[in-house]
Amino acid sequence: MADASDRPRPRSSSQVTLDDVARACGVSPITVSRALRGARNVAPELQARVQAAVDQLGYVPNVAARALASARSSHVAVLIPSLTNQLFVELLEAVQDALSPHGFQSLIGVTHYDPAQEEALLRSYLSQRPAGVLLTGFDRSEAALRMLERSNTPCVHLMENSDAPGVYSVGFSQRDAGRTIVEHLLQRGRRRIAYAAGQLDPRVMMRLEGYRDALRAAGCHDPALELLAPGPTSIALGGRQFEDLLARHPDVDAIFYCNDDLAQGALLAALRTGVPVPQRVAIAGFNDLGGSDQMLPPLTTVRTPRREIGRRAATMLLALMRAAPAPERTVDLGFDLVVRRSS
Amino acid sequence: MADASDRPRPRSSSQVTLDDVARACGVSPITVSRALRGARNVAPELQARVQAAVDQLGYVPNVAARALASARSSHVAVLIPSLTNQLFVELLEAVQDALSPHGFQSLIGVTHYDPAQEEALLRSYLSQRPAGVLLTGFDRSEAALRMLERSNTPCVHLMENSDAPGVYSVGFSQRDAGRTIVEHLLQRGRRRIAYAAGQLDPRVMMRLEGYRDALRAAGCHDPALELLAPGPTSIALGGRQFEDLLARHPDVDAIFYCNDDLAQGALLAALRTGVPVPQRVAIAGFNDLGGSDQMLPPLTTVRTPRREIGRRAATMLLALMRAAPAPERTVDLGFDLVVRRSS
DNA sequence: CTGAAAGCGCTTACAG
DNA sequence: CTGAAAGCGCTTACAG
Repeated sequence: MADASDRPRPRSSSQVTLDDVARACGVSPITVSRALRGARNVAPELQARVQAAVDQLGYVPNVAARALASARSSHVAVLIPSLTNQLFVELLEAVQDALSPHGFQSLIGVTHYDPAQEEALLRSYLSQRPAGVLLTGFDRSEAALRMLERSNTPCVHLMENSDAPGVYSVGFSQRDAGRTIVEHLLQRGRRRIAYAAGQLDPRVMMRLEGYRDALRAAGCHDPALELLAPGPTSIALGGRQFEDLLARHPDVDAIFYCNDDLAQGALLAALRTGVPVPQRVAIAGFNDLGGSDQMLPPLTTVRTPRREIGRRAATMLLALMRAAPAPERTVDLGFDLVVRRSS
Repeated sequence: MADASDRPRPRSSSQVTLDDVARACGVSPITVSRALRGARNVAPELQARVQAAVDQLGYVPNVAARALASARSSHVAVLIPSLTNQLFVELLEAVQDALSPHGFQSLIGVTHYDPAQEEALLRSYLSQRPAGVLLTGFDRSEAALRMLERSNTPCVHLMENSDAPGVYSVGFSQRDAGRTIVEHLLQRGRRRIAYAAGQLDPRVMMRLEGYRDALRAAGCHDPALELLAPGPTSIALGGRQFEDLLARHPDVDAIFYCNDDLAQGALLAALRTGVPVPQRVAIAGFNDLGGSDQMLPPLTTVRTPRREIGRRAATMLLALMRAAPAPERTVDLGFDLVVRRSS
């Protein structure tokens, strides 16, 4: 099987180079280079002549040469845990929409929620000397931290905030969001409130802390109602967790799921097994993903500002990449409680 | 705001280079280069010495320099229409899983189903001289085709097949799949079968052709039952299409949706409005996405082999990239009819 | 198994 | 507004 370094190619590619364009125009390569980069100090007539030659020859600049000569890259490495959670797809889209008008391309890395994989990706992406890095959260290896530090690459963190010095981040308080939705359930008169979770990343665990905060304050925290499943979340898992919870704790009167896919599965399982929602048990989710407003009953959840997070983080990184002082180190974008009929 | 070409950096980066490592080891740079690439002809003792120096200095190879010197790249450009459809996320994961063990990284481009955007992405990615390209389907601009041709970059097409000479592809027959599911509905005794679609890409239109094939053969094709919505699919759209169709054509007895998210929305709308499925109307989807088996009733659909497509296409590209003759030009992976209780 | 020379295709910094 | 020289950090091809 081929490997990235396997195949010998002719020393001199048959590709069209800057020199070919220059020769075609009868000017020096450097002038072509300037014309191509839209330098202000090139005669308009020459500009047009160069463009014509480029089109005619089908010249495509070699970015490796450009990057090497200029010590500048148009890549931004974006490391996210998953593409399976719609949340991160939307985050990513917002990032790319903000970055690409400025000529930056995203190198997307999926860590699968694993610091070791993240470290490997970072090592590999850093070797491309990206102009900047976007990371999800703060849970990473010491080695990754050191590489980042040593590389001196501008970096912004997504989804959570930190008050550590020199750390840039755009996010919201996962813990507050967890507390808020549980307080809503308490206000509705629920007392036996369960937390059902999968994909136990640090943010899911912070939501758990918020859940505990609210229940302890109300004097009805019961650790037996915390259902933490390792592995990925899914609609099917949510259904199983729903049935488990009701079987083992028949008095449960509300379930807060760490992600909407689980909660959607619970709603479908309730329908299937004839458990009335919210009468017998209230259901709440997290993130307000696609379809949650279409469920039966529509799902109460927390809407998280992932598009805005992507946009703002990209803007912040853009400032750092041009070595401008970022206006703020930490942006808290908050969240919205969305009360629908499942609670 | 910063642009990719804005910020001046010191001519000589303060980064650790090959030369630094060589000096630290007391050997020549070329030897370090060989040791790093795992060349067979380096003394084991030296190998270890180099590795130690690399670790100690925190050396990270500069891929731009490597790419320029070797005229070889470890990038593969992967152009897909969307990350919102779970289908393409799974396709992408399979591609990356197959490519990364061989040292290739994916440059992911999202075309938003737009040949103009695809052309722009291709232009930009080709300037990185990728080792290979993976494209979705065959619907692209003349200019894109020319660029690809001229670049001489190995290329494999995903999702559909073509018998054009020199074209590599891995997919299945969208038309046959459409025909198959409609034949199933016919066999169940349905006669007034609608096709409801969104995101009218070429594959959705080929499914439509399959739908027509089956209905014409059965003598019950009615163009009035083709509901083609421009714009993205969603659970909410599926629900609206369901209500529309039943209001305008009360005799409709089955609906084939071009994608499972639409069909899931239909199932939820049926539940909401009290329309019995499949008694009053059968529902079928396409792709067998997450949650379809959890619906009420579970959704009849077509399971498409996207992970296998990604894996096989990557394998084929790997062969082409090492200039090996690919075993086959065209791989048809078929599909599975999945009959559940909605039909 | 190791090295000296040349070059990949650009851009920088300096002139004019 | 345009150009000659040097160099970015690596690898290739050729020796020994």
